[in-house]
Amino acid sequence: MASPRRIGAPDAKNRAVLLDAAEQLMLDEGYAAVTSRRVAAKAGLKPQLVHYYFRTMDDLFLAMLARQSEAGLDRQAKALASDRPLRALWELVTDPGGNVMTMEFVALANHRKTIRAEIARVAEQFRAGQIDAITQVGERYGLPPDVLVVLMTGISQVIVHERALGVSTGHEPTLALVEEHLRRLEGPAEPTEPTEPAVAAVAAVAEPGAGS
Amino acid sequence: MASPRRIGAPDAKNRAVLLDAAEQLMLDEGYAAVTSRRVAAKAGLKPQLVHYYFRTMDDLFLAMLARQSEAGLDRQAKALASDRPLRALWELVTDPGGNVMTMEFVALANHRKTIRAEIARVAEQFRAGQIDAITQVGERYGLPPDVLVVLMTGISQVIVHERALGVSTGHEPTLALVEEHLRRLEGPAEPTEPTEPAVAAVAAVAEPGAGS
DNA sequence: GTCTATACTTCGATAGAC
DNA sequence: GTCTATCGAAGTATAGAC
Repeated sequence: MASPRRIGAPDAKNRAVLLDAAEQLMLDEGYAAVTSRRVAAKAGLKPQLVHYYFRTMDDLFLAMLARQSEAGLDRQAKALASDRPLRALWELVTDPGGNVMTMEFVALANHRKTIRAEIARVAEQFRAGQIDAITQVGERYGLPPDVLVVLMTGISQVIVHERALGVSTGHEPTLALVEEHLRRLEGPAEPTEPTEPAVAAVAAVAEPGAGS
Repeated sequence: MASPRRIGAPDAKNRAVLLDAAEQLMLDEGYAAVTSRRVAAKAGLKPQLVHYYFRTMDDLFLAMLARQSEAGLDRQAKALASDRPLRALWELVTDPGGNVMTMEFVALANHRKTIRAEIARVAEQFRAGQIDAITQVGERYGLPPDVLVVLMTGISQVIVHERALGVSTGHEPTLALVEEHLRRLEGPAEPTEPTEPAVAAVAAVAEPGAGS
């Protein structure tokens, strides 16, 4: 597995530049656009540098995943610390920006065995954090927290996903149903501290998706 | 748009052979494996023949989609004609085989603009058929049929999808919840005519996926 | 109507120069 | 420690032979 070839320092400036470029490409054009040549072009560097800092393309993808998931888990932890964790979770999972990246990684996992295990591990981390935060409130709903989380994930995903595709039948009443339940559980949308993305996220589902 | 180049007859034998090969590749290794060279190799033909029968790769994908969706809509119509359409739908959407193909096409749509519109059109057709069949039973559930269909689609998709990835937290109790609701609505799993895949499909969600 | 010879592009990756 | 010259394989597609 180990290669004799040398590899760039983890904190080198160009390494980060390449990661940024790769991330942007993945967001804009999907994982298939993340090739050594295109990443380098976007970064204003030579293609061979990609292989210097990341020996293989899989290594690059893993590095992207690591950076993204770390940031994502942070954001999630902060959001779920709210006194309305259920609504916070809903806003999180209906955010089109964050989901584009996730979708790409999941699609990528279909074709890269190396990535699959790591994606699964990260996904379980996200889920564990969510269940943890919802645990208290879940009782009030009459559903176990893990079920609640799976339901919200499934419902939001199908809507966000189909929306991106151009399918919309049944979305509106379903969103209304979720909103009704959220309201019953945690009251209307206004949080204690004006965490402004509140309405934006839900509304965004009904709008053409934007980047993160 | 129109090319002066000639194209193979729609009913030529090798055209079907290529379609079969492409389908198998997509199922086994994902859409990224569907390249002119690999399809031809699997079919035992020369790569150039792919471009003879399908001018571009997009054309090949569209032909696959047409064949698949026609068969899928047929299967769905037959299944939903059951006297327990809700359970029939659930079995349909939790079938891992059928979903692998769907997932691949959806992922493909992310990267091929040409395909996207067609996928969306097909997806709406499936949904319309489902809503139509559920309409009668939906009333008894207290939820509009379109909401019911979106919910079932979302829940099943997240489970099938995560299962393929290796994520499983919360799946079992969620499946149990759905089963409980189905039972309440339409009674236990046994259908009038022994449509045997009944249990198999739900069980399959908890097992490593098999082909269609 | 069916298939082949061939061109051109882009890909991932390595060895070796600075 | 950083970057470049270069390779071999694979991808899509076309023009033209049978």
